Amino acid sequence: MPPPTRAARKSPRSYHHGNLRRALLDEALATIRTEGVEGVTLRDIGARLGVSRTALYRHFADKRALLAAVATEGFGMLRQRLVAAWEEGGRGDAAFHAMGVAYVRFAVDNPAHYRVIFGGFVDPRAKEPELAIEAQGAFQALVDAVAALQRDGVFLKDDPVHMATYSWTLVHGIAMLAIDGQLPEPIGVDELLRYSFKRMRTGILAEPPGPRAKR
Amino acid sequence: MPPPTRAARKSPRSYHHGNLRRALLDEALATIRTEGVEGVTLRDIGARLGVSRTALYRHFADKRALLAAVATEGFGMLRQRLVAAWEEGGRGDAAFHAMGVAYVRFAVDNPAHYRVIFGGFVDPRAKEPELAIEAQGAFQALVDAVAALQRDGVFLKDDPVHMATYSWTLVHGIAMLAIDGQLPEPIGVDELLRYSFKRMRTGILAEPPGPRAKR
DNA sequence: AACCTATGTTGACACTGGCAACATTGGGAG
DNA sequence: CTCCCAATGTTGCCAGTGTCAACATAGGTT
Repeated sequence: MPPPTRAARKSPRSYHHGNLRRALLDEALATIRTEGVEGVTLRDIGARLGVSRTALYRHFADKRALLAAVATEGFGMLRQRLVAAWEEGGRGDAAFHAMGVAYVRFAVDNPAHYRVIFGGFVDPRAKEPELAIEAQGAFQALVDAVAALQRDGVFLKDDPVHMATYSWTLVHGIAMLAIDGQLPEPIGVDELLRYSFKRMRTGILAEPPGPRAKR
Repeated sequence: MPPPTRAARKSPRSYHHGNLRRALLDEALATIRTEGVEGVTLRDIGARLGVSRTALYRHFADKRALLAAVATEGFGMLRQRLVAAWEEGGRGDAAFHAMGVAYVRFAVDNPAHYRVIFGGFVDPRAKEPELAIEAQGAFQALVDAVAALQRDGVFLKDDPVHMATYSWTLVHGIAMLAIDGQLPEPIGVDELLRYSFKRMRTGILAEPPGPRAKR
């Protein structure tokens, strides 16, 4: 029995691989991490696994489907980290901030992977149901946190989906601009995150509206 | 003299084109609009202009440089629309909202072009000085608006660059998720924009902080 | 033991970006 | 006015890519 670690590479004598789909996903992700998306080549990935260039087609419809699967796994990792940050952070106000930090950190630590997820390589509206499900799961983690904070009277009792979407777009924007290197020179990611959360909480207006009305 | 419109396509008898660089940019952008970035092919673009496949290399170092130039022009258009929204909107609170709407509308109306700008096809930190300049220009439009509103006592007197960056990330996030089709089902872009601006102004906390203190 | 389906391989094709060598200009120096 | 040269456009060619069709092999089921 081969050791459980390093089980990805095919043992030289066996014709069948055993778990090629898994190995392909891992190898694709590794390549994405080191070379970027455009470095992903079906031939290279096959070669690295000791397998022919078209073996992949027994497990994925085409290259796009492989990338879609990588993106799907990315959403899973993201959800995992968000939930961990929320729970380990104590499910309170600070934990919400921790979720934001965890989100941006995931993107900044895995820029190419993040780009596969959100770079338009795959369309959740298209026939990729698993991707849509995983995306929904990650988003739900955020909605749950917002709803909890609303219940506890920390956040105002808005529609939680709207509020979660609002904060999602914020961290997503920060992550994207950071990855692209489009943030204004002197501002770092951590600093921007701190500032943004402060402003998100209390707003940007000079005069807070008087007795809190409907609007 | 050929009519000024439709002057892009080369007149069949002339060996030299006259303004091939301009025509290449226009044709590339048109292709990006209709087919997406991955539909951009040097051969096709050349053919459509009645020019050979490698003529482009006299005007751009390679394909990436062409896309970078397209991105640079995109930043220019963006700045133009932001400034227009700000000025036509009356340079006040409402005009700031109009800028946000204009920003997202540009992205949603030209998703592929927007993706060329922000999809990591080009790195402003790399040796693309014109791109960095145009990007800076578009961002400056936002900073100016924020600074003006701070001067007028509408926004609190923070560092304008931080505040501008904050709002930039917000609209950028909305635009990106909208383009990707990642917004939660029932929420439309316009609705999300309205909601987000409301929250950005007054914050998401249930209890506004008492007498406005340092923090 | 026979076989059938899932899995992996080989050969071929059209298409891509890019280089090197060549062709054709038009405008400026004499 | 002439000559020539730098700028611009072209052709031939190459390695590399994703994908399909036809073939090969193996492992489990009957």
